[in-house]
Amino acid sequence: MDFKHDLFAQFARVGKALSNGNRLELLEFLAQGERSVEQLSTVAGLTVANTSQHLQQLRHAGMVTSRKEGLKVYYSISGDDIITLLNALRAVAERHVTDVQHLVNTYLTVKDSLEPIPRAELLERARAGLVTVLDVRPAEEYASGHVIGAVNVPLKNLEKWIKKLDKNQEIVAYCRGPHCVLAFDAVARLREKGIKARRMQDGYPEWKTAGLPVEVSQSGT
Amino acid sequence: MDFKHDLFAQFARVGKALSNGNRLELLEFLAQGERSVEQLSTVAGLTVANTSQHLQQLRHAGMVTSRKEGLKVYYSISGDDIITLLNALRAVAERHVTDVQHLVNTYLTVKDSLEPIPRAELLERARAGLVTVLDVRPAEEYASGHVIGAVNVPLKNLEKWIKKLDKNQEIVAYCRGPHCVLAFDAVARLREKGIKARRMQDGYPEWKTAGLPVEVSQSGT
DNA sequence: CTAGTAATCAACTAATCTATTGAATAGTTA
DNA sequence: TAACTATTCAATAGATTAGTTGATTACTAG
Repeated sequence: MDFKHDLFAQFARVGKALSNGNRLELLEFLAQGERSVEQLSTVAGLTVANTSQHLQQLRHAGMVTSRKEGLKVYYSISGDDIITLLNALRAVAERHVTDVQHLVNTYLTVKDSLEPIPRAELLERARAGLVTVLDVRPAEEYASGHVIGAVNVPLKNLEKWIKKLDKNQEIVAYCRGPHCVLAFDAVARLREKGIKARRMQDGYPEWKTAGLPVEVSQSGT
Repeated sequence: MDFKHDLFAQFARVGKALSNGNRLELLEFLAQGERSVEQLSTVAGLTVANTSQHLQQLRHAGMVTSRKEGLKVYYSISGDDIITLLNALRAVAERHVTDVQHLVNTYLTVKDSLEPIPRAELLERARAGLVTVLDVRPAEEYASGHVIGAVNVPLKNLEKWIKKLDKNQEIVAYCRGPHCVLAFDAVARLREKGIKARRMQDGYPEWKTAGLPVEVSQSGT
């Protein structure tokens, strides 16, 4: 039964693509949308050459596609099934790898008070004008796609923004995904100032994948 | 942002567990239920020591648990989320790794005529007595759990069984999972004899995970 | 045509992973 | 207690992988 052996070896190619932390980080970032090699290298903190090599491995595993435009090469996730796979991986890691639980609990602070608000609920409440949706990712990421009606305030501009905010307005913050720390940070800071703030469940990629309404624009801070 | 780095490194531990074909094979087999190290080693065609080591890696990644009973150690999948993860991995590999498509097409023959029958549909038709459900896995695997009402005929007994079969009875065969070749084989042979036969969608682990009715018994061929 | 930029390639070292071997451990049976 | 079995452990050689460096390619702009 050599067929069986070959088949599992092929499945393992996809597994191998997931076996490196840097590649997972690149994938998570790509899950938000198309990115150039340079962008990816700075976010992940890798050299350009190294990033390029990782991206090629991901491409060979069929997980990303690339497109050349002028000097730049843009990579993107090759399908929604990749996001499903990443979520399944995350779920397993969270449930079973005790170190992950430890990390999440240690760094992401006061867990219970930061319970995320489900996507469906948020959409309703935002439509009713009950909450302001806050996108704390950098401006470029916001521009390339965000939750409908969301306001973009990158973390470094948060303090300034808080000042001119109606203290009674409830805020729901989101960023790149369930483990992106930006939204946690923002919520913590807003709460310090006495503002009612919560995190959105997961992040932009999941919102988009769930088929909920998004916008693409250039509007900044 | 060292937290981010650590977190992805932890996720990669799960990815690493999936990065080897032999481990994936062990997992697929474990998805059917509890197995001893020896059983696993023979199915995967590995030495006992090597199997033991792979299993320990899977345990460190939190994907399997073990239980000692007398001389034997029994391993099992640590949760349904592992099956979800395996399915997501398979889906990605099938969709994006062209070699997998090639292998499946080459070995699993006459693709279109072997379209699988969905689980829900099968359950209905089996209940109505319209089809006979055929479990072509070895007797021990059948004994440790099978689709309700299924008849166990290991592949080697198939020819004998065909002889005493009503040619008008429709057969639906299943085995270990979507890529288990046993069911393909059985369907091909049944069709040769002019019997209406199809494969069930996926295999026993998926049936069980879907919450559909199962039986545990000793009844054999 | 030249200079400059984004990405890839090629070569290399250090680190990690795989499978094998033989010994050690834990539990059973006589 | 001694012999036996199932599993694990420890050491090892060979293969694979990760990241660095410097050169090369493909393209743009002057």
